[in-house]
Amino acid sequence: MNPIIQTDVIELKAKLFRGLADASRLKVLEALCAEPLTVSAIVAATQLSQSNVSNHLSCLHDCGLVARQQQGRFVYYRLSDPRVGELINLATSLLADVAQGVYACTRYTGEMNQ
Amino acid sequence: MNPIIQTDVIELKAKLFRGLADASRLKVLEALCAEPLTVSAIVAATQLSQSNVSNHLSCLHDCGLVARQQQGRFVYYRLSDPRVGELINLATSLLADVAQGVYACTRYTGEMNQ
DNA sequence: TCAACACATCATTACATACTGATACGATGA
DNA sequence: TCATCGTATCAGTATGTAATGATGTGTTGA
Repeated sequence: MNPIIQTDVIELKAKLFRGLADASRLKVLEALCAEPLTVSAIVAATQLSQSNVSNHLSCLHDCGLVARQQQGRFVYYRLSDPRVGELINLATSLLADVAQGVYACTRYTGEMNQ
Repeated sequence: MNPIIQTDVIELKAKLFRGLADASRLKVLEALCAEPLTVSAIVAATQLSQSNVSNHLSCLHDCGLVARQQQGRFVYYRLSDPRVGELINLATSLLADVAQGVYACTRYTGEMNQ
């Protein structure tokens, strides 16, 4: 009755957040918040390269954050669960209050400190 | 009235999620969900090294996800906003349904594929 | 069957960042 | 003041992973 010990649950949760922790993937997900889109439509919406979008979509799909449905030569992607959008909205809300802090968080972006 | 263009908002959101996208930081944050803790208490709760915890706390603090309060030689940390906990809870809920997918997401962890 | 299209995958490069061990800093009590 | 404790910072290393350009795969229409 305990197939996953606490540490593994945390690893999974971290992996889930990592799916959201990239600007390109967020662009893809936010584009999908409105409606299902084909890969080329996502490319157009995000201004990212086709292979880049495909890579991110593969990751998001493997992570279960998006679902895919083939139609002819097109593949439609959509959010797999409304909670994906909710996570993004909650982050947007939180960001409004902590934006200054996030701006200042340069510890791991290496744009200062030495 | 538009100091941040859309791309920058997305970058900030990604950075916020990146604060949650690490198992060690999640351990720290989950420990803080219950109550404010000192650094050494967090070290005990998470089993991480002291310098490692300190580094993560600095990042979390810079990102505005935790708040700090010095008391004598101790520094108490706490979640800066209840929505931080909500994000984690929402992820936990989502994870329950997409766990299989997250398990399979090995694209960027390099444990298979060739 | 062939050409064009939509999408996926691969190898490579470049960079971000998690962790460690050593050390520095600041507060406290003797 | 000095030793100790709690915490922060640093340099170094190792690894993860985002982006690109080239190529592969599968579908459609002529």
